[in-house]
Amino acid sequence: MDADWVARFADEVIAEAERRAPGKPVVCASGLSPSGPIHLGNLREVMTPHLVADEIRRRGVECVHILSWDDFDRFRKVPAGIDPSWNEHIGKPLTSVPAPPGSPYPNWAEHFKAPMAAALAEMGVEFRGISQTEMYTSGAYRDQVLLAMRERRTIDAILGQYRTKAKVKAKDADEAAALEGSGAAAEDDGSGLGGYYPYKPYCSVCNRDLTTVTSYDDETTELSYTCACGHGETVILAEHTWGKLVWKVDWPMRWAYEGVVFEPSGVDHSSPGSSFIVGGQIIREVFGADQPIGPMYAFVGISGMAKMSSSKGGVPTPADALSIMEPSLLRWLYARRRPNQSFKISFDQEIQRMYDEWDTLTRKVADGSALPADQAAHRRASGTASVTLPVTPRPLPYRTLASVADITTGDEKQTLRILREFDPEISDLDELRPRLDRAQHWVSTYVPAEERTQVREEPDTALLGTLSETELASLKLLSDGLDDHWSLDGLTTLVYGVPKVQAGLDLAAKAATPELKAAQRTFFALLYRLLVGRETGPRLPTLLLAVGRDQVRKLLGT
RNA sequence: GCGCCGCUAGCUCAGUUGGUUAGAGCAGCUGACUCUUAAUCAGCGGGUCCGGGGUUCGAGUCCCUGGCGGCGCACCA
Repeated sequence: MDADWVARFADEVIAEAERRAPGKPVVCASGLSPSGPIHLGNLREVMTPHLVADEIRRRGVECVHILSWDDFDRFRKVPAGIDPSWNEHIGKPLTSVPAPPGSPYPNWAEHFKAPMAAALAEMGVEFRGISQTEMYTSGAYRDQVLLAMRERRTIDAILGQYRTKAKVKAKDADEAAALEGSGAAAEDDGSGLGGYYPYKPYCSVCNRDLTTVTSYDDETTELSYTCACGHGETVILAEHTWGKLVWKVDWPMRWAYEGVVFEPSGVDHSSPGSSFIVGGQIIREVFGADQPIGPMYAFVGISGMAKMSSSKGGVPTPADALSIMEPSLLRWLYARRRPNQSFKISFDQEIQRMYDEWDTLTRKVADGSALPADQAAHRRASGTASVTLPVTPRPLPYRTLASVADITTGDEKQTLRILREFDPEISDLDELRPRLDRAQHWVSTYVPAEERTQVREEPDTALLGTLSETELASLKLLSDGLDDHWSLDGLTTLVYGVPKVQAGLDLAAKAATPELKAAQRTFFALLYRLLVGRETGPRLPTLLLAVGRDQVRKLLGT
């Protein structure tokens, strides 16, 4: 058996599931709030249980991966870039808020769920989506809601154990008040004036959650509330479906309801008083069930798009990552690191190294020389128990594709011609997709303009004017040789040969004295300056092929 | 202050229930190669496992303690 972290969790989860509910499918869970773009950090919330669930399935054990969409949460704030008129929707369920302008989706939640769901599908992540809006409004949680209300004092006591701030406040009231300013703090603080109620109704008039429960009767389930909008009413909770349990109760309720055995959470839940810690106590003492196995996962960082993300007004999403790398590679990034380990997803040059590593690993897996843990990660990245992810038939190195894309700026004919020089057996660019498309997109979208290769339109006459006789002669030699050496290999010989000829050697002479090397380097720099206006650039043979004979001659002034 | 996590090769990390000589990738070095760019191929070197105690026949692994680093910490979600 593989002993990577996924396999170890699978062992543990299977054993625990068998203990809790023998013979029933194992339940792994994720939860996402579609309150805004769902980013690559959130993807870990899904990938971690997905990988474990997949391993469980690979072992022939039935397993479901549920994904709770927290779309019944309140709309909390209007993100930058959205019309301020959306302010009026603050406090409404996310499914009751209109989608951002121009969106084809019916509401705010759907607008952000859709791209995430599409990305997950592309990555081969199978899950059963559960809309919390549907669950609450259909009354599916009725018994649990009534139970929580009946146990409100227990819940309040549990929450009270963690309300450290209140204690501090009581002890050092003066100091705290001074720090906090006017004391708005104690308002909703635990067993205050009206008592504690774990259920919060959305107002039936204004649809917002600015409500306060004022009384509740366990016998009749009559619940009275008032709303900041002025409305107030009494409802029968046993029939009421327009409200939800507060988060810290909602979560353990769902663990119990679905029988969740594995659900990780972000490191922000590791503090005392966090919902995971409190939830563990609530599920035991109120719902009479066990807390899931729940590793804390560390944050996913990104590199190389600080500029991009600020200008786009957001953090990169799985869809963004999939636009520059194939699904397997993205899966690999999440599979190869233990959840408690943070890692970065690169939108900068790093991605080339990442791809090289992946290709090397793929080769090693093929010839059997990969380490067991690396093999496991590769297998988890390449597909699932039921799906094999598409691969690029002819996987040329990403850096090669990127470099060619840089020069050709997407021109298919040129791209094919140049890449054939690398691999003559290429008959069609489709053999290089989808990797080629991802590399092209990376170059055009994430490589900063100043790092792009810009082939000059017109010759640098100023520079040409300052050249020595020898330099001009070298350009002439190159120019004259183009026709006879118009291939990758031929041009390689030619560009290295020109300085040889000038040193009195044969064009194809085997020689590598330090002097000659220096001359070659100088010659290359001159060519780069004339062709792309910089000291360096893509390999010259590649560049010359891409630029074309006529343009080369034009830029060299020959 | 409280809590969680981490500290293993120059860098990024593997090292299931304690068990032979602590392993990979990248970087580095050497060599080969039509010989620039983070090219390709072959080979090599490289570690006080953060410090200090303890348990044990045996500790990178378990316990205690100190240090450094990251993150979180009213309420709400």
